[in-house]
Amino acid sequence: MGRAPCCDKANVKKGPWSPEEDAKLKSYIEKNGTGGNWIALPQKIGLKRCGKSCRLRWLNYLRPNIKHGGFSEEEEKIICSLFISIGSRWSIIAAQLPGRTDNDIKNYWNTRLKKKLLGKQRKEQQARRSGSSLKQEMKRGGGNSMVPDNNINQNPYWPELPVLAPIPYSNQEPRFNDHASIRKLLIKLGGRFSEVDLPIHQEPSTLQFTNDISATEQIYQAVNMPSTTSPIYTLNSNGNQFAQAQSYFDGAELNALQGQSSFPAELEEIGYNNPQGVDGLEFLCGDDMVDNIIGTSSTSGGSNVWGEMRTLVYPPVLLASNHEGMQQGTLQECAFEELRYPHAN
DNA sequence: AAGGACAGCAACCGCACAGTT
DNA sequence: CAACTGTGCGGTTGCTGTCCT
Repeated sequence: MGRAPCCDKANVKKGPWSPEEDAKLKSYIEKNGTGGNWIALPQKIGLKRCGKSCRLRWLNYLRPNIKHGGFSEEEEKIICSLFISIGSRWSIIAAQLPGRTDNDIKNYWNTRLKKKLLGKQRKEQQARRSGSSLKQEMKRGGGNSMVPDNNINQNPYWPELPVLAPIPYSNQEPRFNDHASIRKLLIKLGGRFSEVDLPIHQEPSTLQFTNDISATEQIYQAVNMPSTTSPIYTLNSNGNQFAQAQSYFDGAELNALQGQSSFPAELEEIGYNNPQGVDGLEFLCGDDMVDNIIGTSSTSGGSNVWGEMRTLVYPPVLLASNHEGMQQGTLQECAFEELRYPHAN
């Protein structure tokens, strides 16, 4: 049995809001607030709207200081890097961009950024299709991918994806015991990311990192910080976007995210389909990082840059402790490629 | 000029979760 | 502790404007 609808669907107006409705809603909320009950609000002010619709309208358009359109390059970078690190958590991404709403960012991503990135990837991919990348894929055909990801196999842009056998590994073995390698990789990653000054939402109780150590060191610390008490780690202006994204999650959420196996398909696509390069994304991670990951993914098979990047923002400690999750998940697997098969550059 | 295709965006839907009873 | 309710969120839809043929 489903839950009761939040409102009487027959008696609510749908579709675009009229200026009158906007005015009613706005003036009421400005005077009285929402009263903590969106469902009851439309009746109070005589609007034939669903409470959820009112809430959405207020949050996305009527509340003060909302910006629309005109995303700056800086904002694009933030969106992209946060998307890489946390996926489609639009509300969290929106929290990093004052005046932007999750809906706006989501729309912007879906209509522009995604296409922008994919478009570029596909062009390059087409140019390469007859080239060497496929040979390389075939050469490592018996490779070590743990990527039974249907998304990838369904991917129209990767028609000849070889069926790759899983790498055997012991479930008992602590696969993430090379802390120095992790550290190296994280530092490499952190150091490569642009250190944009993000609008920091400083919480009174947040843990402020110091300037005494490098940003990369802070990233490493942030990523390894035990998070059982749900602190919000906030970096200073030298902070890193990844670590900042990380700061939004407590341990439970991180674990949940680790279990999440469906990293955005389009990013899987970019990464997987373009084993030779993630051109156009250098702004996200720098050329060397790109090269490194490309090298890894193209030689060890099945790895993808997004999986690696994404996984890297989660505490290795947590990842390592979750062997079952690792076995199930493919992303974690990807993340370990670099460590298992260090790419000598 | 007309109409079809496409892109952008506002809004809706349904699910999950947290709080309350 | 279960049932109920409200809220928040992400995915999706559908309308509208613009571009292209």
